[in-house]
Amino acid sequence: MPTPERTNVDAIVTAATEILEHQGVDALTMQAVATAVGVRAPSLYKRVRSRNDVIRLVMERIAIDLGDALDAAVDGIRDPRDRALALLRATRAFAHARPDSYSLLFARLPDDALPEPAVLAGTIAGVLRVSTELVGDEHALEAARTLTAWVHGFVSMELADRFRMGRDVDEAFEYGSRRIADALAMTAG
Amino acid sequence: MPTPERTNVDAIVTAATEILEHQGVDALTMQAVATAVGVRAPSLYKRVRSRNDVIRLVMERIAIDLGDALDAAVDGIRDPRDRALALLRATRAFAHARPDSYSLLFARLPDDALPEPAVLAGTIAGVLRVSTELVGDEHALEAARTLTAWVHGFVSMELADRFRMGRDVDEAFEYGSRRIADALAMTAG
DNA sequence: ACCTGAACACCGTTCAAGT
DNA sequence: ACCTGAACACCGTTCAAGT
Repeated sequence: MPTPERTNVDAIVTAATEILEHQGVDALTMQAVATAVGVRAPSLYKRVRSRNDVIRLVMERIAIDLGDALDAAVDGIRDPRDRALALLRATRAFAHARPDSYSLLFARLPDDALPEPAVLAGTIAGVLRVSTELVGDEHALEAARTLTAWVHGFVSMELADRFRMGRDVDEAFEYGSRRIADALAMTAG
Repeated sequence: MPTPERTNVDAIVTAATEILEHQGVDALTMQAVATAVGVRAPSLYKRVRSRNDVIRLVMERIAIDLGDALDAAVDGIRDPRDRALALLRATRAFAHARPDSYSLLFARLPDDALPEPAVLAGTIAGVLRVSTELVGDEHALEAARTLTAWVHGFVSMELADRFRMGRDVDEAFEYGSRRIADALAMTAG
């Protein structure tokens, strides 16, 4: 006689995301997830292939959340330079609010822990759009990469607390962001 | 009667660095290091406090290597803008040559796995020097952070293979690097 | 059809016992 | 003084056995 399902993939991903954000990626074990959803660890393998599979599903959810945050950040702003700055600030705000999630999004992981490329493409669609407005079609991709690399580099150094930042970190971020946005905007003409 | 020492900290760090670079950070286990230096895992604890301690020592060695590579890269170049570009390219070359070492240098790690701040300060001393030449004293720190964040962001996205880069990655790097160096140089006047 | 305990092959780390 | 086997508390994962 079939026993009723006591959990499902959605509950697993939700529990895993919460563990990641409250206790860090090392605490994201199959046993911790199992306990959170009310089963034993082996039962999880009826829903997911492996721990890397859980990480993949969590990453996809985070990527969508970041994409939504970026879209919301530029909504209502007209000037392309201001829209670019809004993207940069929103990325940094997301990283501060959910540091472990943000870090996972850019961590070096085995292939079977990586999301569908389409999901990640959706996340940066907005960045590519704003980059096109800023520098035109020809160099839109390079500009998008410049913006993304800059903000990711800054934020990841902040999160890792490496090369200790002084006190005026916000100012350093604005300084670099404005300079980069200006440099890109100038190439449009 | 005292038994002779069969290993030492230096051999441990060398073995650990080689495992890191050939097999990745997950393969850097106490057992693997112990086997490589010819003892059993528990013996390592006579030389190091913990696995995090091994990681800290490995990171310090990597940080010094990167600092040396950066110093060598600007040697003989006069123009501050060219010196800045040389630093950026040398950082990227180091990351390509030793991807697992480079990634470790910027990974989020527990405090007891982090090097002495002085070691990391030494690594970026050259960047700060070039930044001062480029933008003057007042904004040298912000400029150094801009350069460092840009190159680290670009390289870490390359290494993580996230947001798949197209084929002209080299061109995108040069595009962004030149634009950023120019933008910084302009603020000097 | 789903869930579980037991098991396997690993981890990092501690410690009493050996030399 | 150093090294080791054994042990402890964990991992991820598999699988036969239960319902």
